[in-house]
Amino acid sequence: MTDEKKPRRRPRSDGQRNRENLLKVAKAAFTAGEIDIPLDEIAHRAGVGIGTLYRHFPNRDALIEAVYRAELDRLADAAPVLAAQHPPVEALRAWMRLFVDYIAAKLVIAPALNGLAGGTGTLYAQSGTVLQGAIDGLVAAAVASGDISADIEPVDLLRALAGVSNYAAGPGWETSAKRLVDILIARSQASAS
Amino acid sequence: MTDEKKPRRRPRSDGQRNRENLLKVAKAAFTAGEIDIPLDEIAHRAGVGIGTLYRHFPNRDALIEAVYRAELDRLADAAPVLAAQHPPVEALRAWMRLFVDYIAAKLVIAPALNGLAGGTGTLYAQSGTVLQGAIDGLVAAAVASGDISADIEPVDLLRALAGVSNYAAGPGWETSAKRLVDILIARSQASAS
DNA sequence: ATATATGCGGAGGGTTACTCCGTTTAACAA
DNA sequence: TTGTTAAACGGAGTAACCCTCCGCATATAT
Repeated sequence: MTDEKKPRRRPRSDGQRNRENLLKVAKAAFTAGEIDIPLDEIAHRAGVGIGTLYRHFPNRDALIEAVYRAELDRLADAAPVLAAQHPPVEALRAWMRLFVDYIAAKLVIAPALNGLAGGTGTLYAQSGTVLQGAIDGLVAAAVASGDISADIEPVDLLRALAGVSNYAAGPGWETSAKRLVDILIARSQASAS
Repeated sequence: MTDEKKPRRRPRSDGQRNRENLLKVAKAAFTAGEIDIPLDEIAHRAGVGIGTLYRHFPNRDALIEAVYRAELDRLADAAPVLAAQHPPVEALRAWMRLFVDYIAAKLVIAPALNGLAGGTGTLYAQSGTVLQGAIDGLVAAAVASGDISADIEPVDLLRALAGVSNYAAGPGWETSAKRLVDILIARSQASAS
């Protein structure tokens, strides 16, 4: 039953171009706060028909998710780079702050997420995986170096951060978020002594 | 220019009854996960016409917000009660856990919030105020009693909690959330010594 | 050059949010 | 009680939107 589809042909170049274009337009729109933008409009701005949009992304949520995932991947990719440039604890702190910065720059994440209606479960599950991989590595390194203790789940850090970012309404939210980073890390260091 | 509207008449009883009925039905639906339920259906279940729904709540978001606000008020009201029943730090811990429980019981909050599309700003701003009042009192009492230090902003606690709850996807989220409560409080106590 | 799988466009069906206005009814005065 | 009136009601109608379907176009491979 392991029938692997051997695609006979190379994917068509125009298809990929259109797909990327749609993602770019959608990201721009979401970032600009136009979360309720009609899909027809996105298709139009990307210079394609509505049918094309729907072939690439079967529904609205799929499009949002795709944009979101692309950003997440960029964020996850930064982890190994930081790990190579800084000592463990500092790499961890830097990455968490980067996370905050991403949202500060309105890079899609939070607003788009709020737009998702129902089945967020799947989305979170997947995206959680990729981000968790990133932070797990950073935390593991910091624990190995003896700088922080292992009694805090890396996921907790993520969750807290993600949450703070969602409530990015108040004026001092950014300061608040970074302070939270310090608090959580400080706590881990304290109990490592 | 301070023309106070002196309402000539007492508000009509059927109006208030219908309004409360709509809220009740909407809350039940949202809690049951029917976030995308058509407004016509809500009106029907409440035994009123669609026009009536729209007079009480000018649009979908207004209805969601109203349900949400009602729950928040209940949560805020619990703070003084807890403060009277427990010593300061325990009251604080208890209230934060209650917060988590509310979401665990799917009491509207998180799912409905995710459904809100655009201008969440105003909503958060207002709701932040009422919850902030609640937690401020609890923290102030704990600081006054010398049990925790004042170097942590009460708002941070709220933000972190709210965030964790939004990511209520993974299996152990509830444990995770309550662990976060302990971590935050422990950290505050440590620096109070 | 030919064949064909892959991708494209956009009209159209079905659903939903919201408006408008003629009708009903609760509150108050006589 | 009865009459008056402002407040509230109901639901048909409108506009906008999501998504499907299918005949046409084009990139890839031979």
